[in-house]
Amino acid sequence: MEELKAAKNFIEEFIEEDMRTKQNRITTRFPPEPNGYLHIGHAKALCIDFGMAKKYGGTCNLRFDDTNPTKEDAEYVEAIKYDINWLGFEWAELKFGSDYFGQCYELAVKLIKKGVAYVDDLSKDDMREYRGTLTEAGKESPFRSRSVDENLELFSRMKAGEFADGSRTLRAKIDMASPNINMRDPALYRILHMAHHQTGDKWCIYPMYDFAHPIQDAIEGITHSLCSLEYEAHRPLYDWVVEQCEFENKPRQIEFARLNLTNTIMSKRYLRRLVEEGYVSGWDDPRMPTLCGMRRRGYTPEAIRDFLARVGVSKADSTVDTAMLEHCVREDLNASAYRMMAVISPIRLVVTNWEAGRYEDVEIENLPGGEAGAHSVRFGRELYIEREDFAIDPPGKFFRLKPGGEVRLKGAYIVKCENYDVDEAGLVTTIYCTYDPATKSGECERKVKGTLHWLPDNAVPAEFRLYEPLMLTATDEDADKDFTQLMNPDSLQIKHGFVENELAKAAPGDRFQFMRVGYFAADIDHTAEKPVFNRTVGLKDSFKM
RNA sequence: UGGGGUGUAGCCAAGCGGUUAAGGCACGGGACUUUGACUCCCGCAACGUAGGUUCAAAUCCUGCCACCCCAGCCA
Repeated sequence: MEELKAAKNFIEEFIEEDMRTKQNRITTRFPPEPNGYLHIGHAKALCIDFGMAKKYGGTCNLRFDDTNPTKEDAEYVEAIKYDINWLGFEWAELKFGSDYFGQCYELAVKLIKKGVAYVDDLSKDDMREYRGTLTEAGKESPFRSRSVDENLELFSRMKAGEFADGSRTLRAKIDMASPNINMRDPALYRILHMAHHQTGDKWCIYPMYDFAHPIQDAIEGITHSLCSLEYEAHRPLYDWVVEQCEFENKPRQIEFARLNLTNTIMSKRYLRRLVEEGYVSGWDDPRMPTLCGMRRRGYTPEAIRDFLARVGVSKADSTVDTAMLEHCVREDLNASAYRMMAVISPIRLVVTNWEAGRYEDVEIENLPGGEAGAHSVRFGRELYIEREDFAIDPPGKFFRLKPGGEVRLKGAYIVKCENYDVDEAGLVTTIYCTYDPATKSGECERKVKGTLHWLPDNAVPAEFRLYEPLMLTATDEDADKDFTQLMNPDSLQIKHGFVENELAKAAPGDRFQFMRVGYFAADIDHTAEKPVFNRTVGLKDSFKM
């Protein structure tokens, strides 16, 4: 299912070329920053990083890119590891960017000695001033021509903690007139008197991503450093660092387009706001596009991987229709989720010619075809059916129950609607039917157009949580103006209905197809007295009123 | 207006000088059905634009247009 892509993507072409002409091996890495939970966008990178390594007989490392202690926390480390494994990937080595702080420092010293790095005393604002603009060249810092010895001494004192945060930086000496702004003497190290979640108080200077990343890659023996498009303009700098540090191993950075999904907020910044401002219950709220949220909602790793394989890899900015994701989920769940009956919005149905107190167990197949066995449901005089499966005055091709109409109750008998009660508000309260004893399921030739799901009167009360997209499509500017404006008020609907008795003991995470209703997952965190089911995705419904 | 990227149907995405321009999602029609599901058939629409090179261009060249990324001591 995942191998249906025959065509090679552009990354595979590069890799194959390199394996032919450079080194006959591949090692990749997945480098999340531990500042949040992994989401479906990360899953794309995961599939590419781990997938490429596997396809070409290499390995992939997991490396936490933790060079900025102001934004990171160890809290996320375990969650990220868990999600990667859940998705089905295993790393060869587990590293932290901070493991390389010592080596980064030594290499910085090396660059200073080579005369291609210097300590700059310019303030942040001055540096911005000196950098120039997109159309005008920058100008050189007055500190750019310091002697090697002076740079060495200052850098050593930076490390020793003699200077205040922001008072100095170590910069690469490249070209202040470069048309590529990233090459205008980028900062390599900044001073930050702050404890790091991995290294504690050992360091008060931290390397920048642009300096640390290529070093980490090169040391780890990474051959292909796959990342998203926004790093394209950083590649010359990446190569510069590898070159200046004189690494034997020269990893190749290849960029690809990140994943966007319709009606889905993928920006970590906004996801964080949703959590911190209480719009959702947490990172694992089933409405979140995080892997933990999707897991709780009932998405399977197989479906996610299949989806990502279908989306493919390219450099074109794109927004994939969530319908494609949902299709993959349905396809996967259709083959594995047991068919059970649930009534989300119940209405009472009385079989008037069935004696009170008489019951009959009827069989329902677990999966179509019957090879997965069956389970039984108790049929009797009083039942529940779905409220929307009955219409007093139905539209044209309504196959469900209507006054005088006939319908089969799944696995049981054909019933005919004889009458119904309505309350003062006009709401139907009870439907009265008669059943045809000659129409027992499996022993009857007669066909009717509609088949309804139903439940006995002793069914188990359950809570159903129906999810709609959390965010409406909007621009970042809109979101900055008024975050609440983007919220979908109907993103969560809670319904109280019933499920088959067997589901009283549904294990958290179990997935089912509630016939004619949709795919649901027993809630992972449910502690309620009655079971809670999250709707993973609805069934396709070709009936339109 | 500097640099780096990207433009193939409603949405993804193959294609690499000669193809009727793959495939998937979505959509429409039909068959089947004890889930209006699934499955199975059938249909569906595209090379940003203007020139040029060539017997032949989505593929090569040039101009133009549109969109994305870069002016953090973030990643």
